[in-house]
Amino acid sequence: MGKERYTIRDIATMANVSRGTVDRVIHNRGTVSEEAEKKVKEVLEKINYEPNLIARSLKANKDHVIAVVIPDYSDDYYWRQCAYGIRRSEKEFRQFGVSLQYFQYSRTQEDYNLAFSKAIDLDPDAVLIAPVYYQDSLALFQQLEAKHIPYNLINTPIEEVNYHSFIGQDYRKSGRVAGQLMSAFAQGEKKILVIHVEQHLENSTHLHEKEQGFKDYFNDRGITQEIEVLTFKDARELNGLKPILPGTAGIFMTTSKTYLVADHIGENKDIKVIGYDLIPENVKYLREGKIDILIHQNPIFQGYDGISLLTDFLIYKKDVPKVKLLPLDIVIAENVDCYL
Amino acid sequence: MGKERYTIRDIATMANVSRGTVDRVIHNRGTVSEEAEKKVKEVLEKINYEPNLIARSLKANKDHVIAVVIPDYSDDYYWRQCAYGIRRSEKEFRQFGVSLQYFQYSRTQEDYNLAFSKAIDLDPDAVLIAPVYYQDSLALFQQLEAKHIPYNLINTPIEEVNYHSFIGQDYRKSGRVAGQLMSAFAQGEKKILVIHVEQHLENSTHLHEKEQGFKDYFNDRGITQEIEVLTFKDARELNGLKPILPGTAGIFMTTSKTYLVADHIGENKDIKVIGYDLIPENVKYLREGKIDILIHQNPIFQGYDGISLLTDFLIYKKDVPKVKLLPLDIVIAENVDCYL
DNA sequence: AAACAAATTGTGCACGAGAACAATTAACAT
DNA sequence: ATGTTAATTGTTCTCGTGCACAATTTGTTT
Repeated sequence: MGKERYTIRDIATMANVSRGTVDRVIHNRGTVSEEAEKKVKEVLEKINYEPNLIARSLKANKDHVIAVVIPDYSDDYYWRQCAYGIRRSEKEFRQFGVSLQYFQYSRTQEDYNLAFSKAIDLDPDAVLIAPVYYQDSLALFQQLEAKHIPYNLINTPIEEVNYHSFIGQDYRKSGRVAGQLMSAFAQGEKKILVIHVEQHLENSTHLHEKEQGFKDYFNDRGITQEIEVLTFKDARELNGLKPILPGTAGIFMTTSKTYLVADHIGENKDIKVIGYDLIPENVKYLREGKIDILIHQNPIFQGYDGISLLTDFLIYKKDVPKVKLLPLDIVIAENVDCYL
Repeated sequence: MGKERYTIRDIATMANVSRGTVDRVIHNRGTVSEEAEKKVKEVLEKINYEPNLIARSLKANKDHVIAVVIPDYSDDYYWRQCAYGIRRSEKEFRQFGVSLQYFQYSRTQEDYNLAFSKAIDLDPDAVLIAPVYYQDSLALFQQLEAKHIPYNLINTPIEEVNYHSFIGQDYRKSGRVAGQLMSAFAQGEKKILVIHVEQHLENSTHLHEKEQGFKDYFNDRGITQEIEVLTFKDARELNGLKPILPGTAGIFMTTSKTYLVADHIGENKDIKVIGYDLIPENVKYLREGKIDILIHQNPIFQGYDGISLLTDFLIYKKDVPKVKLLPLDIVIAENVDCYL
């Protein structure tokens, strides 16, 4: 097995042609006689040539601009973590000439479209975007494709568009994970609550996915435990929870607001609480035993991978996976340190 | 904020000196007049120069040889997985001129010392080693240090030597994780078994660590559930398990041989089984519900990180963490796919 | 001031890929 | 045979760093 590393020059010598010809064969550009092409290809076949990516990227020596289109994260832990991962990879790849331009949007659709449009106007080398309202922004994705700008999606996959990579979670699966944990933890006759806390539930497909996955697990196993689904718009509404609690074995919170529920349960540790995300409040309660399990979606990795899959492609032309699903980590008090 | 990327040439122009002088100041080699040094340093300060790592590594263009000293993995799943991670990073970094030389040792101390010595004789650029019998091989580590060869430890940390990075798990912590899971799953009056399956228990500190962590959790929480520790040398001896099973709420297996216990329990799903490692037999039983939880130590990452932390240092002179603890992933049937 | 050593500074090349450009050969018409 | 174009092949330069070596300036001695 060819352990050595061959250069274009080596190949030229072996095939008895010039470096230029080898280059032309490899990239099949320009004109090469059949004879020369055959000789070069034979050599290439034999030695299993792998180009020196370092030399290649030095020569290319392009500064790559990546536009990042994500929600405003000033009051959102999840996206702040994600942004942290993005910044970390920015720092890592800056030395390779990669720079980022951020376009943040707040909760309205106009704002989202505006941020997206601005990003496209910048004519970046690539785009990392957390899409929402995607039905209405398909035209914008088409603009990207017309310009041949590769783009990665994070958080929400859109099968209708031709993205470069998707990095995110399988929400339904995460609901199933919660389901299995809950059914093992909170067996018995008592009921189980599924609680959504979200202003605009209609825009939150992923919460429904989680709920569905959770129920799926119970159905698949033929477990007939009663599951009650509640929806609250904000923290205050949760006061209405108290009368419902008696007779409850466990609560599955579909958002990172898990700590709110723990607040309302108080000292009743018989009710098992399973929720999402390692935000400081949740971690505190996890350590105190008020929350039993958190499912960790690793937003940092999401941001980090979102950028690094793009740069690997931009800089080194590496092949990268089309879909990268982040693991659904199960976090309890004793292993929470591993994930912080 | 200096967004642009400056080159040595740029700096030379700005400081009104030659490229050579800038180079000498940056690497403080050679002789530079105070005046020139001051000018260059001022410019450096102002622009926050970051060298182009790609150009640097192209110039260096050294082939880095890393010696890998690990146990023979022909009949060991854990080390085979680890080797897989090593090979994966080998593949990734081959294009950067990194090649590996393997030195495998079987179970005797002589063999270990021999493999280690051969690795040193090779005069590699770095070493990745899974140390055992380390008290007796301190001299060999000193040889490495005398030759200024950086080395990474995997699996077993040795505080007495000056390693470059350690990549591994916190065994005691993993025992605590198992403890918390068990105490939540298998509450009640019944006893809990801790089972070691290992030929040479005396050499397996990490198994004791796991056991200790497990017990620690119960002690810390003031849980007085009976914990019985059993040790078996091999699969056959496990036949002796049957009479002990009645009255057992859960079993904590400290090794990857978890599937053996599941075999002996049969259809009794009341006994919760917690064990280690995603070996095929275990995964199969996890899916079937015969094993409840597996703690995943991610040997692939261990191998991968072991190499990639070294290469990041060798190729790019990056700063890398001294200790990298792998997460203690909790794996159940529903999320096992994430980790395969 | 000339001669010489020491200190300092400037220049050229290599690393490997890639692309522009120059040089050579082949093919054909006049 | 000569000119002309097209087809093919060879050469050179660039990217930024790092190091070797050449060139220059400075300081010291006779």
